Amino acid sequence: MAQKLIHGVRGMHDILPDDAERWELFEEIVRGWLRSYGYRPIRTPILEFTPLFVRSVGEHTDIVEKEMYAFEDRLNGDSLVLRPEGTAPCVRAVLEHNLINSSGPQRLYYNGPMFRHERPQKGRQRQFHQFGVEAFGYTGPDIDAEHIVMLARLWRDLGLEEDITLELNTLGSSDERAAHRQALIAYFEAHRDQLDEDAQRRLHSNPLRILDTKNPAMQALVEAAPKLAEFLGVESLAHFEGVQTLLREAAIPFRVNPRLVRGLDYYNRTVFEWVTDKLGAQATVCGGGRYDGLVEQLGGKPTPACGFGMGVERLMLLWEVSQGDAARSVPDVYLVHQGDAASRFAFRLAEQLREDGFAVVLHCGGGNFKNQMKKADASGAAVAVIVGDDEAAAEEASFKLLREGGEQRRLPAAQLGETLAALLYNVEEEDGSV
RNA sequence: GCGGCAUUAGCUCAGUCGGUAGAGCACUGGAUUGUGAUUCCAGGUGUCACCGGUUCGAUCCCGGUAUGUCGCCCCA
Repeated sequence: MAQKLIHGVRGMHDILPDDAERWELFEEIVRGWLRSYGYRPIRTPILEFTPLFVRSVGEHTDIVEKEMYAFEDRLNGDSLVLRPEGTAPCVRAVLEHNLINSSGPQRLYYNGPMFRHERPQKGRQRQFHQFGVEAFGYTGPDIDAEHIVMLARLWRDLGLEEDITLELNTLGSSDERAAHRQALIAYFEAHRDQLDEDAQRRLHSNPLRILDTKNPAMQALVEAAPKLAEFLGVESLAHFEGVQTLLREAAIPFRVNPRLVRGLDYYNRTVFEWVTDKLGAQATVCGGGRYDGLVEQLGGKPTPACGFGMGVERLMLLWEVSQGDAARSVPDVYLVHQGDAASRFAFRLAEQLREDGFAVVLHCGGGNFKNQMKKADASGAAVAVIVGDDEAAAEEASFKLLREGGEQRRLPAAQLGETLAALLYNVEEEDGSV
């Protein structure tokens, strides 16, 4: 009696072999790129205590208010959450293990799943994956610019530079933000009658977001609101100018977008997003900026910090298009065999060929030669090695090239590796390996 | 979380103005009992997403659920 199928959780997708191979290739490219800038990996758990994100991301952000997978551990009552982002866990780990004090400034990266309970769409899932970079202990605009410049290089390496554009803004220091925020609240309160429902709700929780409204009736009001630029001090202006100068000298095009705010509270000074018009409503493929106050806020010594996260699913959607069909990984050899003695011989022969450096799929599960040859062809292997009981008795093997013409040949098993290496790779090394 | 659209074979999709299902590819067997890809022949290709309602009868009409998708919100 067939059991009813249990399906996967909404918004949490399986990545099947065709895609997973593409992901692994992508991850290799990204890791090589990160190494070339001196970033080192860090891995943190997927579960954290809930207050970590409430204190860092911000109590009144969408993430904390309505998107966190938070639950009580029924065994001990702990309040836990599936991490919605990677920066806070990274900061926690760095503090907990005292990395900055013991080893100085840190350039770190991570890669893994994040969880947000949103309504799924293309390019937006409840479990999604991010590569993230965090740099701790660097004060100047050079590290901000390094992040942006290295990302521009990655887009070039991936062939995505035509699809992605850079938006840049500064949020000033926390004091300047606070002053601006007070002015904004005062301004909007004076015009409370013109605010829509959404703006009323955000008036005291997140007034910056009101500036993002798409409500046409509020455009004039928003246009005349106090500008953050009016509250920026000399140092903040100089920092922002420093970032822009480095970008111009690196020939990175960007657009300053004064409405670029970011949805997490910990950002200050430089913020940026790389956006695309190829993914519908999910425009942002990478976002980040400076968060100088976060380390102290989470209990460390004041430490400047800067970082970004990029969405692997969204980048893969863009990359697939520019990639075309990626070559699937295929074995060199598919080993066909029939008969008891031949099967045992083939089992040993497969190991011998792997010892020589070949990727070998040994046929399992019986079937006649015709059947096995079909599977050999479908596997994509370059060559089928064929063993029957008569070959086994003579310690020999037959082989047939599957991707080009040519007769089947039979030879002593000891010579097989060397012969195949010469045929498949046009190389012949002393020991016959490849 | 709100609104629109969609769900038919393993895959990509037709279709029935309510009368119990189609194409291509893939798959299986045979022509070939030790030989793939090519050719020929024969074929499963399915509770037409799930649950309920209307009806003599529902893949089709209606309601709900699940999932996807588009927009809003937000973000990666």
